Amino acid sequence: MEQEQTQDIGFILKTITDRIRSMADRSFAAFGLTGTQVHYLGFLEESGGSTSQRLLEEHFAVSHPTVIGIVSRLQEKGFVTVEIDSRDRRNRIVTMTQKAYDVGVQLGAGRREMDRMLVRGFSDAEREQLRQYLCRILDNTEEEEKKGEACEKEEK
Amino acid sequence: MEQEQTQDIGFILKTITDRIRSMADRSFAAFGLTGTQVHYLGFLEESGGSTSQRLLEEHFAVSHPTVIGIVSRLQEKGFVTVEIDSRDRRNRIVTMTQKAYDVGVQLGAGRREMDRMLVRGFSDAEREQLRQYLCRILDNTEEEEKKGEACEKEEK
DNA sequence: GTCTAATTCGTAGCCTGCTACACTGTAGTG
DNA sequence: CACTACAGTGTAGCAGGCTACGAATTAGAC
Repeated sequence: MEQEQTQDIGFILKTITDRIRSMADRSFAAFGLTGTQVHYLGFLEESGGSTSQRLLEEHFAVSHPTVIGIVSRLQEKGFVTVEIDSRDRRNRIVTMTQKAYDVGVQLGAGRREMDRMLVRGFSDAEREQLRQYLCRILDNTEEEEKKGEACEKEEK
Repeated sequence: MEQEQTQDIGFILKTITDRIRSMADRSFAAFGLTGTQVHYLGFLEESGGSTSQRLLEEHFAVSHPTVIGIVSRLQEKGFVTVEIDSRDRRNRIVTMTQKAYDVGVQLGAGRREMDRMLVRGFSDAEREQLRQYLCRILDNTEEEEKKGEACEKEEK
């Protein structure tokens, strides 16, 4: 008998992540924002109110078309402005608007509450151990990624 | 100073899940399949070769339009057939084709290898504890989901 | 200075999630 | 039998992930 795929770590991770996203989306819908958009605003706030699309891409470990999509939706809704960096005209600088600062505190509280909910019932030690396990998995995937890149180079 | 959002459990989970998906997609691209599609074929195989869209929806905990999209792409590529259940004409029965069986073994091996890679370096006890932590998180999100539904009912 | 390479951003098009709405078929109630 | 309720599917349209390709700007090499 094969092991049940329901038991796979990857499957559980995906199920959890999906559920987090849908809960976050519902929770922030009152602000006209998705969970991802709130996350991006949070990073902007931590970065002193503005950053470049390039840094968003790096921080969230996503492709640049993904960043462009999210930023332009935030822009349409008036939470950020985008302008060309005069010192390096390749950069697009994304800046929080007053509207974003006005809701920032509530959004931050919502995000922290969500994260506390996830590990409800965990002791501090357990939460820390879980974090370490997850970081080890992250490292494993990074190693694998590097291997893949190495293979690509060999092909060339 | 606020806690770094990079440390949030939710953020790490999402980063891992994204990376798993992209690695799986690359790994199965040679078969003309995505990681998700391979997962669906795996469930079909475990179900004896055929099941209903309804059960796919339940097993993968996704919405029915999502299932429809994935199944129709599998159908276009010739890995499954879809037909109406004559006993209950509401049901659409999804069935693996010979083409799917032919690659099934390799796909299964690929999926298991991927899951082993994730927990590389984990002892059996650690892997089991991680699974339990993840299940507890899953339970926490389920509870929260129920709360949300309860609120909706109150509003009615 | 010019030509090439690297960086950053944009667009097109795909896959996988979702909600909302509509349709069909079955079941249950009168 | 008719009428309502429910279950399963389908369609439309959006969000967020990706690759591939292209355009613009800067940096570096000659």
